[in-house]
Amino acid sequence: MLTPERQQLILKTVKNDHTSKIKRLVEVTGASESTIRRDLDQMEEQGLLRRVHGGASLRSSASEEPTMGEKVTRFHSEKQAIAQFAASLVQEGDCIFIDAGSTTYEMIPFLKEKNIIVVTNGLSHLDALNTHQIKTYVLGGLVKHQTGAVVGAGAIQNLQQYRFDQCFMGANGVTLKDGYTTPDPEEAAIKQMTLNLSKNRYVLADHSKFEKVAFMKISDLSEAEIITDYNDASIEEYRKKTNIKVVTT
Amino acid sequence: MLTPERQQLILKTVKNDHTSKIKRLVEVTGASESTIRRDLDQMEEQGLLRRVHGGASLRSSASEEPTMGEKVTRFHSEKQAIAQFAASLVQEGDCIFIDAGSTTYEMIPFLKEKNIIVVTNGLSHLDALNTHQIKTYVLGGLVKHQTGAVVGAGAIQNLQQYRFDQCFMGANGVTLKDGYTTPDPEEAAIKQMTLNLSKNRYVLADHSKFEKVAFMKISDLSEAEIITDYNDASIEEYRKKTNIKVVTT
DNA sequence: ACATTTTTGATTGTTTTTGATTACTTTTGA
DNA sequence: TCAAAAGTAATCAAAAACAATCAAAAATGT
Repeated sequence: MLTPERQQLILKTVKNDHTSKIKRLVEVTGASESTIRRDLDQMEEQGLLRRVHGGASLRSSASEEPTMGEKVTRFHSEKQAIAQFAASLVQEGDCIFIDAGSTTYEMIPFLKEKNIIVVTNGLSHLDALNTHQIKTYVLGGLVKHQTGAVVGAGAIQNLQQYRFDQCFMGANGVTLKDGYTTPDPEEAAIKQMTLNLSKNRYVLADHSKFEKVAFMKISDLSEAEIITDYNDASIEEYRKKTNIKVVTT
Repeated sequence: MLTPERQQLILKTVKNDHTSKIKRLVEVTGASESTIRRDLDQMEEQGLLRRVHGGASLRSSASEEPTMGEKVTRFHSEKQAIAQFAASLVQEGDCIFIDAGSTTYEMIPFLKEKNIIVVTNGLSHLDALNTHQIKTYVLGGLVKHQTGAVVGAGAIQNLQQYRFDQCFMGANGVTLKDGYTTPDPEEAAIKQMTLNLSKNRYVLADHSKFEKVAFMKISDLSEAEIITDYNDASIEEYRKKTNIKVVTT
């Protein structure tokens, strides 16, 4: 059984059980305890579930998860540098899409006083867009409370009313082989549709996203240009597939 | 049984019993007394319940809304009473619309743990809907930063995809002659459309809204029922036009 | 086809959780 | 007020779960 397939199954089981023991997940998947543990650790990292002693549970119930606050502080200055460059690409009068996510969030202060229209599915962006007086449209649809993103079939339908000069996307994984990936199928669908609707397409990805793969493929590398602080030698391989801007902090 | 599952069960039992003895919790969970004690200590630490000699009880009303992000609104307790009654009208499984506004905002805590779907155009409602774990759809469209409402042609179009069992609206003015009124034409349009799409229609209006007229007419009185704390003698005139529930604080 | 990397499952010793037991504190009511 | 009863806190050993490690197996690239 392939890793993503197994992890899907784990997620499904945990969602169904509300909380599952490792033993049970071993039974269901046929993998060893070690493998399940590794999967659960990965999946917790991605925020898909909550690890508890003896198994895993959904991230929803009792305790608080600072999903956003946590990510904002990780590699904050790198993200800011990436965001600043991204914002510099926005022209007066542009209509742009800003994806939900912590890196794209950082763009907002740099967009101040530009005469632009922003469309976003990131609810946590709205406050910042407000304080910086930016004309904003919010995507309609199901609110995914964990990440503060708008998703779902309605959102995709709503999205199709727009056309963008530029779009700025996040991604949890970037590899040569699998292109851009993200953990959530619903969010992946939004990102795909957005790419289709945009003239210029940028993925903002800090170094921690490279050589990582998440569940859902968004698109091939060639579908968007990359803005990153990843400065490994291997970046040259990526350059063969698409334009890359490496910013320094 | 895993820790979070057990603690969930404890919480449920305590909520049900209002106060539960340790003995009972031991029976219910099948864990030992020591374990229950440790759980209760933890859960008290988290503010989920109150430890008492011999068991545990619910934290009195304090636990309902300890969040700090709350704006101080005028006539807060009146609005809360109105909102509480309004929330009591919501049935399990309903799909409801909650209008942007301070009175409708107060409904959210009272909807906790109902299995419902909420659609809203009030961006400031989203945080509260999140903390109370309510399945939420947000309307798409132009963000009116002043009021935190979603408006515009796109929003109206988006709105038409939905049908509601109930809708709960705000209004800035309520009079016999001009019906329900509000200052903003864009918001008025949203309200009108929402009324068209809902089976049961309620306007939440505290006493300060009566005998006032705002710029845009939303609809005649008869188009919705009123929930208010306005207890003037003249209320009888209003009753001739529509159903009115007067709550007392 | 071969070398290299990645993934996997078993094994190790360590940590966490648990329930029993102990002695101690609060409540109750005669 | 005092003593019995009920409840609690502290401790400890067993059990369960864990992280770390390593070698075999699988996948990958040359």
